[in-house]
Amino acid sequence: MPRRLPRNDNLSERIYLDLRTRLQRCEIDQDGRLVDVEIAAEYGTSRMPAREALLRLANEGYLVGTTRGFVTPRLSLEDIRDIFEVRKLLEPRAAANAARDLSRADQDRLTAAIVEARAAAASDDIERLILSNIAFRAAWLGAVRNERLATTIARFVDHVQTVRLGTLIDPKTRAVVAAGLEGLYRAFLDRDAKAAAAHMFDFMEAAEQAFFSVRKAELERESGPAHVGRAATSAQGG
Amino acid sequence: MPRRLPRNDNLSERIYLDLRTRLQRCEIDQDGRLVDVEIAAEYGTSRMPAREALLRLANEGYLVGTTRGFVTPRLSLEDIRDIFEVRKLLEPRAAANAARDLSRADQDRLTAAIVEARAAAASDDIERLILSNIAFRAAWLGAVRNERLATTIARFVDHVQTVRLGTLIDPKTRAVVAAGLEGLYRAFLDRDAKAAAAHMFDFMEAAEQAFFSVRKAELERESGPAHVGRAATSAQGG
DNA sequence: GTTCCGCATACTGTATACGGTACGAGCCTG
DNA sequence: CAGGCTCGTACCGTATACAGTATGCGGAAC
Repeated sequence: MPRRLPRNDNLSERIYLDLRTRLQRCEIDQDGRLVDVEIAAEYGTSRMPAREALLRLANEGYLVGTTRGFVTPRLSLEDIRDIFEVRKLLEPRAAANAARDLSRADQDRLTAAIVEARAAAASDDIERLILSNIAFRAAWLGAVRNERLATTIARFVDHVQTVRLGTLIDPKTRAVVAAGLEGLYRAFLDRDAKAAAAHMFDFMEAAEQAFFSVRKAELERESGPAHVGRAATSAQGG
Repeated sequence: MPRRLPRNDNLSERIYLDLRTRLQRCEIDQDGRLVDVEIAAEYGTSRMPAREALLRLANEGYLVGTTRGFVTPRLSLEDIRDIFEVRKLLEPRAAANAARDLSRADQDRLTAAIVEARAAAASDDIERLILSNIAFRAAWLGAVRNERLATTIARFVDHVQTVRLGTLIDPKTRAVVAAGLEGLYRAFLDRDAKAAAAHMFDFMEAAEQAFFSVRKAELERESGPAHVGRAATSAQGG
């Protein structure tokens, strides 16, 4: 019986997937507007598929709709805090499950990703580091048998992806990420669920701090020349 | 600054909200098909708003699209296990936060809901019990300041809502629910975050058992007279 | 009686057209 | 020269039309 996937090959879906990938890789201009008619022209379709893709992305939090086109959301510090609160609840468990259920193919993908990440780190290639990071996450998330858990995580990760570029500019952060990845990788190889969860939680904490600092600096730079609201929370310890 | 909510009063949104409410309350025929042209006629619009609402509901897991209209998803036992795995991770923390941040207005809503639930339990009015249950959950979820956490939870709860009707038929389950609600209510009133989390986790465990049993019985009844074969396929990935 | 083909049907997906609304630019007025 | 009004433009939301495809049924062939 040929598995029926009726909504897998339509234009909306293809545009959605492509735009989402580009958003994940920060290939969409942060300040630019996304307008359905332009997207439609870009993909050679009518407005409707483009519109549906944009609405779906907005519904999933990848974009926000304004009266004048769609834009990438600007995360407030509270947004980051909220997202990481959820991530810290979900990802350690997911990592534990992945460590438990890791298949041979999953492990190979994980290895490929970490090899790539090491090479990227060695050559200070930030873009490559980002891509290998995405690949690593995709690999272990692919081993999570609970699909709802996996997709929920993936979405929340994507939502902070916009600031990821900024975090990896800092060499210190890169070192932390590299160490975190190695620790996770070892736990996965050992099929050590507990260690995977622990490493993941620590990784989350570190990532939250890094994201928070970067975003805070961005916000201050934005409102920099003008009045600077001196925030009471000085979380830039490390 | 007046927050821009440009997509709040359009037809798609209204149809979406109304259909979602009806789905939450199990007012949609479980076996019936939802077709855009029919929905459109029902709301007096063209196909497009209805279509957008249906696609959005499908994207969020409330419906699954087939080649012949949309239907409510049939949850497999694995689906229930997966959903509750996530819920058990999220809801205890959310309940703790709610207990910590509960405002006076939230508390009043909570009280109103539990009064209603008690009355419903006393009169064995299952439908009313369901509605008051929804109200209770809406009340404490409304006190969760982390909106992403709250909406994520709400969605997962809704996804198992379809089996909720079945669980409350059993008087024993009703007693468990009533006890759970009272325990939570007290924890909330006391602003006791730890107790709220603990009660919520226990409640989740009990609910999972109840849902699992009911769904299992349903599945066995379904495949009883007919040929055994078909494994229940569940929501599409998205 | 069973199987297979072809047609009618129903639903989805896409295109196009039209009306409404918000934002910005230019004009007019103070 | 500053501030408000008006008009143009850009974009959104909705309606309608058309095309593609899956499903189910009836009839023909074996």
